[in-house]
Amino acid sequence: MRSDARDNRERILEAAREVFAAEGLDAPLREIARRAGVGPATLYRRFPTKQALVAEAFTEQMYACYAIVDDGLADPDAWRGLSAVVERLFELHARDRGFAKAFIDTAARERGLASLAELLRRAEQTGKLRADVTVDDLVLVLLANSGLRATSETTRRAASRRFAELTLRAFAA
Amino acid sequence: MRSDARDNRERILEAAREVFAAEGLDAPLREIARRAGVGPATLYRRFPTKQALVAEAFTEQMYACYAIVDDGLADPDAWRGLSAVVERLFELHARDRGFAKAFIDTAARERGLASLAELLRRAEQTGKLRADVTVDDLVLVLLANSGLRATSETTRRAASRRFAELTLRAFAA
DNA sequence: ACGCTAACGGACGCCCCCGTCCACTTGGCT
DNA sequence: AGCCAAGTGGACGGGGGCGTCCGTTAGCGT
Repeated sequence: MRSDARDNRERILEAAREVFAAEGLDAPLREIARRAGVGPATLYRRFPTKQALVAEAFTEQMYACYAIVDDGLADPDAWRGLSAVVERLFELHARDRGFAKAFIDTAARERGLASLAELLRRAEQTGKLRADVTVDDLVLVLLANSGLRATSETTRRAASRRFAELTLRAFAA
Repeated sequence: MRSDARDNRERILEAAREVFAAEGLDAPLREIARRAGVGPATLYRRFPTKQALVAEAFTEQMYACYAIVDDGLADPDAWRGLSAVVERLFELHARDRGFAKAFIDTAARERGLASLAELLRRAEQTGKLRADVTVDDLVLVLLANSGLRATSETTRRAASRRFAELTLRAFAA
């Protein structure tokens, strides 16, 4: 790949992250191209489908999510670890509308949720997590959280924080 | 108003309810017109703005909601009443995507939530509802519930039912 | 320095939705 | 039965997003 092509590719991904975060995944691809300073054709050549662009744009955020879950697993107090995971995932999703949807979609598709299941299992063993809470419940509340639309990002983040609180109450034994 | 005009108006509202329920409020107005067997102009003449159509189409459902809340208030056990309200509102919103959004929008705008506040107050007095649960929390979970998109309506309703369960746990003292 | 080819992006045609206009139809009153 | 205004809907122009084509530009290897 030529150097200018590589530059453009990087600029497109950066623009995509910005636009997807602000407007969600439904944002027009041309706005991303415009913001990246490239023509539509360049974007379409580099990323034939919207899903390809989304996947590339959010790999970093995905790793951030994995890191959050790993942090939770590393906590000797599994319930506290789970609480932190919920709070941080909610926060991340509230900040980035597009990523929230992308995460839910991939989370539902692939079962890279093994780590989450493990965390739940450990938290249950501490007796602080209800025994009937499943990974599906976690996906459910994440989905619900991503549905919290609001006028301003500030409002949305506040709502998300409160929702995380309520969620943990519902999960607690 | 002429009789045929009245007929058309009714058919438009019926079609709107169907389409809004199935596809949400973002459905194209022309599909409603087509399903009602009228031209676009007729729809636009009768309902100049989409909001006017939405408001008319959902008055019945709105009254159903009021009835649900009134039923809850009528229950001598305020906590049981509140539980029923949550479950039934969630169910109603899961069944009708469009109405869920319309309800949230109007619920946030007008404060016809006085009855809900009263129900919460009574439930708190029974000691079964946490003292810090507010009407805003109810709106929050309703909003979250309306964000539960899913492929099939069946799946969505199941998710909604489970979500109502989790919500009541979070609310319980 | 030069040419070759990868890469670019403006422009095109397509589709869908919107809101409105106007020539035609039809209900209802006399 | 006949008139006429209320009512209708097909058709139009505008706007926006999509995906692609192709003439032009510019990186890079020689």
